[in-house]
Amino acid sequence: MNLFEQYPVSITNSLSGSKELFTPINPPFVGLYSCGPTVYNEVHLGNLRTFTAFDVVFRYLTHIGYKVRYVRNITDAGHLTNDAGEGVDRIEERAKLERLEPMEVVQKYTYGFHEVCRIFNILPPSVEPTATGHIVEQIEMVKKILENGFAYEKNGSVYFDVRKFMEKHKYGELSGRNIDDLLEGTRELDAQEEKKNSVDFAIWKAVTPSHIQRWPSPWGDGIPGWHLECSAMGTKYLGKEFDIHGGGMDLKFPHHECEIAQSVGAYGHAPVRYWMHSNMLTVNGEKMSKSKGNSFLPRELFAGEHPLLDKAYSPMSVRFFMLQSHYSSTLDFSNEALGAAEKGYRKLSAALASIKDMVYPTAAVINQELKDEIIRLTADCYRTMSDDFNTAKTLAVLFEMASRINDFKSGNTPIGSVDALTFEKLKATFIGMMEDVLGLVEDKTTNNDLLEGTINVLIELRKKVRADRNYALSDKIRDDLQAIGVQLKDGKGGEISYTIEL
RNA sequence: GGUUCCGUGGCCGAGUGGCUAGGCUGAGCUCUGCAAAAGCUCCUACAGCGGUUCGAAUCCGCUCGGAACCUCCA
Repeated sequence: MNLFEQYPVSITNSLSGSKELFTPINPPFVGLYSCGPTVYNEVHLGNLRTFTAFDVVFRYLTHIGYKVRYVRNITDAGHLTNDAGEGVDRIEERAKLERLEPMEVVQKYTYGFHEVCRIFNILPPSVEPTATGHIVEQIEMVKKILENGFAYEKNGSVYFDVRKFMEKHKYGELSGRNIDDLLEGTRELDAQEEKKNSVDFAIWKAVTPSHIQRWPSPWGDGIPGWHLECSAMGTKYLGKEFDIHGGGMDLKFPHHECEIAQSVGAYGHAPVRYWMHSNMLTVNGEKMSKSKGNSFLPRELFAGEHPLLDKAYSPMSVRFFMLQSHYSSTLDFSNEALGAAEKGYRKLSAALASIKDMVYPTAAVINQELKDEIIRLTADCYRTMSDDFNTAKTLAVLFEMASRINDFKSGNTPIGSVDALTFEKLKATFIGMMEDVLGLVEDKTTNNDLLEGTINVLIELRKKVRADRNYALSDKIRDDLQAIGVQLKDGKGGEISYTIEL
């Protein structure tokens, strides 16, 4: 029996607003799409929260046996600063600012994004398509929409005709928007406006020859509309209908609403079964965003170089911090919260290191109560993750497991008081949940053989003087090491371990 | 103005009708030569006011407060 059959997944579907049992179109295959970054500048921590959320979705679905094809795009063309069409092209704008070619901008920030993902242990998706690599597909889609009568051309641009679309289909279902009100409220279009209605949106946008990023099309040189790329690439790699589409809450309208309309306009049916939206990272209760100027960059975090940060925080502490709340809730970013997360994460990380080294000895007297508890905890991990990817609850379970692991480590409880099967289940589940599902690997504070060797020399020395009951000297060794960030810990059997805290 | 969401103990943050979430902080105890780590115990809250119910943080209404989207943002 597959894990996904044993622990059926439920997902809060933005379309219905309620939690639904997840049934893939073609099990065990799952098509997952999430909106990636527009690579016109550095990603900040708010962006990262969303990527982390869907990274965990990808990891968990894979972990429980689904064959997931995860598509996350790179937007490297067509993203204007507003929909109306008079907006500035983000990438062109940045290129002018940095005196680079647009593709240099794209390259620079794409690499930067990948580097940040690596640092935060966000897995690469199965396919990472770019808008510039799929101009042909996007043009084909525009053609289809035009053929079906849901778009019109004006001065070399093509706009999606929302009002026409609404004669046959619904628009605004995802975001719960009443478009009649929108149409009413914004009737006044200025004379320059090419759109028939303000709710119409560009699916192909004409640009002037001075625009470096531009492609030929049946309607003249231009760029694809921003909303279109996700529809075109999602369709190409996942099909005309696929299972899950995710993204940040702020993309729900208009971006995702437009995606739905385009796909329906082109193929006659809705593209996605389950829509998932991750909530915003906030600072003092307000959304973290570039335009508000309250965003934090990953490198500022690691260096502790930000006016609002007391110190540096490790990538895994931050990942843990994000996973401690549910993806659908806002999460407030602060020094206090981050500091608490760092300590909590260290505790789990230490338990992870401990259990990795543990081997089952011979069975002793079996403690049935403990055995039952451990079995329950291992199942709880899956139950909570299958319950709409509740990482916060799962971490709570992992903390309970960590306490049992520490009992084993300290010798409070002999490992043999549970049977070998139970112990192996605890070990596999804890490691699997931490590393594979949540992506919380051990913080690599030490990967230096020389340092490790040197500390071990001092540890051996301290063991000797302790055996000689020369506590003055043994304390000095410990205190001096602690002063530079190396904490020695005396075990019960006389063994000494250490942790490095910078 | 329209649409939607939220308000949980010192702090962060789960929780969708009945069972102590969890983490951090603080206090105490155990272990330890002393520490550290670890284990255990304690501090038991749901913005306010009404209502439904045998029973509500959880459902409904109102009030107050905060936020997001409606213009680019994950």
